[in-house]
Amino acid sequence: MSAIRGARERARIEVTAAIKDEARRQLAAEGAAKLSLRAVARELGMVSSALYRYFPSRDELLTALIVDAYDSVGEAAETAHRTAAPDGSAPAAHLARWVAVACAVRDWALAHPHEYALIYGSPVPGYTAPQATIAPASRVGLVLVAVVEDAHREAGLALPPLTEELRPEAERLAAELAPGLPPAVAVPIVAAWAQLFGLVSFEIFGQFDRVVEARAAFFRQSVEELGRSVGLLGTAGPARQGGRAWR
Amino acid sequence: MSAIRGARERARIEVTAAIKDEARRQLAAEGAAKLSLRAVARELGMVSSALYRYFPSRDELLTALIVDAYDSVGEAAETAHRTAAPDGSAPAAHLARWVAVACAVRDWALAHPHEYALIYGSPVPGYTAPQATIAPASRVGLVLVAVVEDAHREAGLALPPLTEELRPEAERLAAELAPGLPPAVAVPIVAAWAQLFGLVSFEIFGQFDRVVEARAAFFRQSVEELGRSVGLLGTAGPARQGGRAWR
DNA sequence: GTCTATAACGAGATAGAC
DNA sequence: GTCTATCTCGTTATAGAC
Repeated sequence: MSAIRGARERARIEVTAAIKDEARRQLAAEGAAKLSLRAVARELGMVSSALYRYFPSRDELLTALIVDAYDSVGEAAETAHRTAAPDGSAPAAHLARWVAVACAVRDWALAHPHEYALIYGSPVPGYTAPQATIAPASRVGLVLVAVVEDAHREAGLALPPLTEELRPEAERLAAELAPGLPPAVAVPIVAAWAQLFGLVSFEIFGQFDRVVEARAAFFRQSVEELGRSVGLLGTAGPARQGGRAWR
Repeated sequence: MSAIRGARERARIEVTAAIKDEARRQLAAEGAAKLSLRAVARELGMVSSALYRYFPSRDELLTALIVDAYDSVGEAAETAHRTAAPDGSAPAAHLARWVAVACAVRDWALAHPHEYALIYGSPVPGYTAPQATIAPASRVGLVLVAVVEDAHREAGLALPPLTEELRPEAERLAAELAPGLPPAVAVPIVAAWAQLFGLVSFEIFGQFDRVVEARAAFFRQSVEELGRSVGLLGTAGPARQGGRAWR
């Protein structure tokens, strides 16, 4: 009996995966707005009503794809964080980890442009993201925070100035997402998070066509500077004339 | 006779504008992927084939909307550039202009979120932008370059270091889009351009929901820092402890 | 010449009866 | 699950009004 249920569950998992794979293929071809349960079913040789046993609505299928995409890029970032500069606590090691995480995000985006567009592009009309997407959506940001936290603990940070105007926001942000960090870096971290995806989006969405050519080097250099903007110290790249001083 | 032609042309302009207005309404409701010539015609009380007198295809209508959007945000940026700190040549005036241009872009995006998504969000599936969109698409970037050029001439720049790896790219970029500027700032300017839209996109596309609350102040502070990353000097905001030194 | 209306095509989605 | 009748879509050809 339990073997039967095991087989059933295995089949269910397989079919669910096949549905999501086909949906991802349609995402690439037609875009999220035109994702259609019927077309997915047709392509799989199923009948549309059968899909509703796996996903109760088109929006639920969309949500599953979105959560998968966030988890996928989040895992890429986490792996890069774990792998890069495995046992260095010098300032340069932390900056190298920051750059490695950013490059992992970019590499994932280049490898999965349509899933990237699904989560970081225009919202899908008529779809509102449920609570279930919030946690996966914050994974990359949490990795960035972790890099800065480690650096703060092991190598120190160059604290950016904090204006009085933003102090309440900075203290709230720091308390919520990085209790171990000084409030002064909270705003720059969130800004760097958005700016990192600005760089990736412009490349993925074609704004760099006919503008930037040496894209990998351009990205690497830009995110290294971004790392310095959150207070990371050190020189990860080749031959810099010096660090940046804020105070 | 010329009066007749004048009347005809006026009518043509009016109908063209009505078509684009209705198309923009549908953009907001259904998204660019589902923009339908027939629905536009129906809503206007016309027959679909009549639209082809004004736009030879659905893609041409999309192109017109895209060009309009780029021109609209570009004009907002240019106006802010012309208006902000009208006769100051001190470092702070240039930084103030930079911030004003960025805020104008953000304000435009908040006022026209769907047009923003059309040009800076996910590409429309099956649509490839023609050459005609290139010039309007670069207007905002050219304003940012102009701000830095003025600052370079009138107040000087804090030149960021230029790695050997990126020197060819920087020299090519500088030659193409800012012949008056030192190559060292070319890469940071392009990066700041992308990062500026990263900040705006995250706000418009909802990534800041439940994260950033004081959004105007957050944006202002972040783009001021972005201005410093391209070498602008001075302190535009209130009470900063000091400038940033690169060398 | 400029415009609109009618009709049609092939492709695809959709709803409902069976 | 299947089939069918009825929608929508972009696009074109054609005919007629101004």
